[in-house]
Amino acid sequence: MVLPLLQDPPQFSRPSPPIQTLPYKPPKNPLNQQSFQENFRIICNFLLSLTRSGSLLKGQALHSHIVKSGIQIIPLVSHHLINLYSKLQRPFDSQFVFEEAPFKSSTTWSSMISTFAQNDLPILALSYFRAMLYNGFAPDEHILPSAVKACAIMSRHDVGMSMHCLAVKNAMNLDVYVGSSLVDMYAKCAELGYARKLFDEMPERNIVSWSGMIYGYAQMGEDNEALGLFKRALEGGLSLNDFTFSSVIRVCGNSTLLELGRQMHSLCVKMNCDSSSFVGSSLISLYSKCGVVENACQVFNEVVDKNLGMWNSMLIACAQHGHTKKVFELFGRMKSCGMKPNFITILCVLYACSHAGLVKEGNYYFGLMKEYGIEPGDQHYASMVDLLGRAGKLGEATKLIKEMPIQPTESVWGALLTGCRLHGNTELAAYAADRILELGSVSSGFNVLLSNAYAAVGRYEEAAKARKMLRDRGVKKETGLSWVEEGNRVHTFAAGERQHFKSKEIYEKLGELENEMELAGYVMDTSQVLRAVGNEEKSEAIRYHSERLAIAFALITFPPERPIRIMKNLRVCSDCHTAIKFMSKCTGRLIIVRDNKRFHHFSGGECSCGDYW
DNA sequence: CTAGGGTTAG
Repeated sequence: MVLPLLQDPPQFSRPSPPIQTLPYKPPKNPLNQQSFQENFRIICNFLLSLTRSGSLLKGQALHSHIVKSGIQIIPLVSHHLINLYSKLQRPFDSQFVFEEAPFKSSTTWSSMISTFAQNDLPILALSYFRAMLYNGFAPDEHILPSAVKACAIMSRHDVGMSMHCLAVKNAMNLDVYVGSSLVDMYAKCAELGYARKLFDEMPERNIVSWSGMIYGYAQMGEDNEALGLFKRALEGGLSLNDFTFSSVIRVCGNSTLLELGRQMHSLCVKMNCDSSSFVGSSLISLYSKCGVVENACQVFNEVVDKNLGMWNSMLIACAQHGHTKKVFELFGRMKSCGMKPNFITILCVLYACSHAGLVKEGNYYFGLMKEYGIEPGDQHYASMVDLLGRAGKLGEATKLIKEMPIQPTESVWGALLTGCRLHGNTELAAYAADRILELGSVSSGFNVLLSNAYAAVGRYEEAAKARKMLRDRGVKKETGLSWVEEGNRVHTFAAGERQHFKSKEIYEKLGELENEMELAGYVMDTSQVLRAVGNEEKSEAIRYHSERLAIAFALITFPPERPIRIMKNLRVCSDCHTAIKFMSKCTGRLIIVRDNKRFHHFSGGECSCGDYW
């Protein structure tokens, strides 16, 4: 059978980096072929222990010792050497061992293919897989999962499917390892239908199969399916592990289900999964997204073995909640812990700078990327342009875009456009809009921005065109919604609605509160209401914005000391922002509002964003 | 003696 691989028949001429020569101490009893044959089990066990402890130097020493003794390596030993280098993330050293091995068993092939798959070299993994077939080795249930994994890395479900065929032909599709790897591959390639079909047909399923399926649903935003499967796995008495929890906690975070998330956290503790930094990262993100940054910090402090994901999620949490100083402090601590930032780390820091208007710091961290060998991507540029644009430095922002070594994307020009709108530079806004149009396709979020930009400079025809694009695509303006979790459910509100069973009390409470606020000095600002309506209507529209309804609901239902956490899908309008400040002052409550970009902590008449948002 | 899952941004 011919596999649709991405490369021609494998070439073994890829240069292997030489094994580092170490100070070679001849052993007291020189190793010869006979003693090697007799003692290979001891050697294997020794290699295994070196692999477990990650001792690169000792492993290399033994390797070069064997090489220098001129002994023919037997497959089992080469297999262990390949594994040693694989675990130490030196796949080309593994390849060297493989190529030098005079005898290759299917185990040797297997470890080589899995080495490439584990070290993110999917094309090499598949080339070797094919070479193995050419060399007359039948694929077995140990090798196939690695080959499938390589397909998953490349997001090639077509290639993966040919592996699936191979499994069926060779009667391996019922094997739980093969099945799980295929489920995972289909899930990663967004082919949930295939994944689920296979999953349902598997005669034997273990936690890996379940986790893969749950991960797939979580990835596609099918939260209910993911949670349902998790529940079934839990009820089925499977021993859930940190892999499962990291996916399912992510689901809670994405839907801001704080109470359910807390229950998941408890389960993690119960099942001893709470020390994993993968679970920790999802927990931090969950608590942060739900507005409980204190709990996020707690998780961060409790997990001892912090990986990069942990640091990044903590940085994001602090940035989202406006703890800018803490972001810089954490970044410094990362360095002293020997943790190397990646592109996400930098994005987090830039995000923090942008939300606090810290241009100098932003420039510093942007420059730092070079030092860490991180190539600035379009998102980094977009972030910088956003920072400069918001701070009113439109000239510098434009200069940065002009000097970009890569093609500026829609998000880069969009950031400039936002800055122009904030600072009333209509000319530059129209220029940026032209550049976005030049890129060809405009994503739906940008049409309104473009239309407004053209209208502002009097180019009405283009403004209308931009709006028409939106209509043609059938995109409706997103309805502003606010929601709040109470008891076992989420209460959602739209502006001016009266569907909620406590509507009467909510509107009464708002009226009452408004009087108190006015006494404290609140004056309604209707200038931001765009629709051409009378003043009376304007104040009606603003008075019952969804976040106000949600807050009023919380005020009449929550116990007095409980912080009020509101989620909103759109930006908070400036009048509501002012109003909520007064609300926090008049009621003495802590009110936390998450809009589509960030968090606002209102307390005692002040907001954590410092009115820069 | 060998094999299959994950986190973090927007």
